[in-house]
Amino acid sequence: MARTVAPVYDPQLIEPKWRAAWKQAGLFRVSEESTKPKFYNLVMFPYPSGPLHMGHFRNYVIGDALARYKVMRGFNVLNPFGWDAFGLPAENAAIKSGIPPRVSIEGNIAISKHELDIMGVLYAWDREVTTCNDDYYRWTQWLFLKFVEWGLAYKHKAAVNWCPKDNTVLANEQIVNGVCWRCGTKPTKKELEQWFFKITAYAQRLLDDLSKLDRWPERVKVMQANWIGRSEGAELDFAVEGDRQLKVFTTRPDTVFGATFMVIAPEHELVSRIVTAEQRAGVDAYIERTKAETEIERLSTEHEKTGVFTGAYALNPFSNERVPIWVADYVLATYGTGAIMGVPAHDARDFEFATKYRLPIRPVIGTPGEPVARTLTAAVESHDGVLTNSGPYDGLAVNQAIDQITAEAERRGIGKRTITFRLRDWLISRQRYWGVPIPVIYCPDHGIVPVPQDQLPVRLPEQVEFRSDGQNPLLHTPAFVNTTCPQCGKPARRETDTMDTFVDSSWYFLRYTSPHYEQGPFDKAIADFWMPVDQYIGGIEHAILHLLYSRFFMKALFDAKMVSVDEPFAALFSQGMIQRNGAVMAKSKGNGIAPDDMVARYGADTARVYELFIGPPEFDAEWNDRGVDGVARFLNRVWRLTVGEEDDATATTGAGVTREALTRKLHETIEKVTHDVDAFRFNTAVSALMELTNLMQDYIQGGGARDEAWERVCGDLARLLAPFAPHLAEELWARTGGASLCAFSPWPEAAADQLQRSVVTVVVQVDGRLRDRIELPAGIGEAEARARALQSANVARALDGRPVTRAVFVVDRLINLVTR
RNA sequence: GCGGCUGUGGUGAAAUCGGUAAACACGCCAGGUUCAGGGCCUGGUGAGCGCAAGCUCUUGGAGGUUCAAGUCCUCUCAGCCGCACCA
Repeated sequence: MARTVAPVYDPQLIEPKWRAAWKQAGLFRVSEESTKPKFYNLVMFPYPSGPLHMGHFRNYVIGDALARYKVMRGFNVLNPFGWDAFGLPAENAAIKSGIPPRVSIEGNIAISKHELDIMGVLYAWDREVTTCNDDYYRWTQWLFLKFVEWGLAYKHKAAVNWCPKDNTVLANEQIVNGVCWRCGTKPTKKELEQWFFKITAYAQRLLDDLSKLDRWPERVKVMQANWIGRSEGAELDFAVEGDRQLKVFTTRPDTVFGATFMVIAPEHELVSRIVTAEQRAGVDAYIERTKAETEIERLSTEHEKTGVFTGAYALNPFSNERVPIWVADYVLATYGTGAIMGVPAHDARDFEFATKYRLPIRPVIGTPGEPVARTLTAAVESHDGVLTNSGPYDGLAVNQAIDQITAEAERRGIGKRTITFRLRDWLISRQRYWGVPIPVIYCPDHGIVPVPQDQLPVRLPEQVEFRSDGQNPLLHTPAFVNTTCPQCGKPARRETDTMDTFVDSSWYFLRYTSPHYEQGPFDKAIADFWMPVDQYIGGIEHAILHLLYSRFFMKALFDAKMVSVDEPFAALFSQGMIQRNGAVMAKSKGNGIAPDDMVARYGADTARVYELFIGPPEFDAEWNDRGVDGVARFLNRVWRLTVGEEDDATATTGAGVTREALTRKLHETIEKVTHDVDAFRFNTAVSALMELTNLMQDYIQGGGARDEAWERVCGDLARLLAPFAPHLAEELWARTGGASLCAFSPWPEAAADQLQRSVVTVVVQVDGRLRDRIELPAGIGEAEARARALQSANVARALDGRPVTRAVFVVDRLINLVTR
């Protein structure tokens, strides 16, 4: 037999040639003209901060395997890639090293592309999107101006989170565990005028539509729901001396008769107006102290409640009781109305506060027939029970009382039913250089003036001086700052803040559909063709930030009729992280494994298959160098059995695998692998292929012939391997005479008639305990199975002469003889 | 505290509909190899008892439902992750 390939498996020899073949054939070149069903496959695009390691590659290998599989299943697969290239790391590197951000970004992109390439991970590179290029960010600016037009972007002075290290403000979502998500510094509060996106306008829809996302992980949906944080309740007005009103929000209006004090946030505008002369000094000191505390103490785990009396009193509109008003920082200015009624008997926080400051604790919910406890040891927050000490409402159940008291408040005009969300508007201004310039101009006469669309993009100057004080270089670039008002032509000043990079990534998946379109951010018809993304794959760390922002963008664009679906991602898969030596693989931890090293030592296919075999893809997994060896052995075995030199040492071991058994195993494997890939269970798909290969080896060693049946098995094995070990699959496919490229071949199908067995192993139980296994013709009836089971010596011994009272029979599986 | 997830051999893990627990792989043990090797091949490998046939136990723990439970129900323990003074 003429050999055109190396006798031993040498990935270095075969892999480059197949990569070239796929590129030439245009594996993921797609068009909107195809009659095949579309499949938009998307992996989260990376920030090009440096070389990739095998931890990153889990995401790309899963995405690549799925894309290749879908091509073979006959889909028109859009499989694009790009770079989330604006952001702080490149800017910080520039400050340190003087290398301009664009230079370092482009260098990192080149490295990453090389790494993806040698791993056999392919994309529709003709649709590559880079967020820091002006043909992309001009449309980010265009969308910003649309948001202004739609009333979804506004400038507002507010106390915002400021990261002193990164010298910029942060969105609420970017405070993780109380610190800056990027650098770990505790943020401070600053009063600044900033740009916001009005994501709160979509709070209810963002929450409601989570129920439409039936192919998203439950945990991500729960995290988003918690973040949106919807609470139903009531606003109640308490009268304050001097004709003022104190509005509170409560989810428990039924406990209004138990309100023994009021608490307002230190930042509440009413504080300075109601505080009495004798209390003013103490209140001012407290407010000063809490401001300092936000930086230092508020984040400590043991955060004891503190507060101070204002000297003022409020009137409970239901009980007409006069209750003291306190200031305390456990009430947040940014949630609800920034004030609460203190009901210590039925709220744990109020209980703690009341206990500390010796305020009265009065239970107003009790159990019928039981006396109300005189002293409570903890707040009773349950909704079980009926009202007591509550005047005309005594005896009502909690939920009834909530309805009736709220209705009464509405009737009297002193309150209303209301819904409050935890979600805050998205602060998008950043006082940093390497980002999309916010396209507005400040004119002394006309105020905030949007840059006209035909003047976009507002280009980010790339010849700037980086400053050691961390200040935005744009502030010191007169050519950028100084401009003229688009309305009156007089000298004006440009906005020097740039946008949060999460704005860039909130619409990139739309740009991929028509990346070179010049009349808008994307061509609606083409976006309608591809959207929504059919499968999105990425890390769990984006559960809230990126995924919530993108959903918001999509809904805003939907309302503007720019897109036809209002959810961007139909299915989401969050893969687990790869750990090594007990820590998540990361450049900073020094435990990363470079793809170049893996490819040089084992070849790309081994690296890919190991990433898939390492464990269930949704869980974290520990990298095991020995495990890689095991996968390498597997691929070597495939090679030796199918492509390599025929093993002349066909030592017959009497394994005795028949041609029928081999064929049946093939069809079982086709069924299993297909099912597993559809269910994202790549680890068991790989193990099924190992089983098939092990059986093929037994077949050959048992003297099995390399006939047409064998060839059929080899050809199908090549196609089953193609999504995982694509290079080896192509070699095997070529060797078995396959037409075209394996990557374009149709996925094999299991034939039902080939799956049938003529003889099956049936388990025999006596009283539910396994006693024997017997070989029976498939499809045999209960009576005959029972007769055969009774012939077993083991069964007879287990029965020990007792009569069988009944039998449970599962065809082709088991028969259970019951004596009780 | 609230919410979500996970507990199965020495290790990573399988078990798709309540029907053979531990597939596949790592590791380990033994043997073989025209074996330099961390290569390749064969066999063994949950625990206990037993010469063996076989028996008993075993999916974090305790109960329960069932002919039959890793899988269903109740309670409980441990770990991981997210949110965390959100009224």
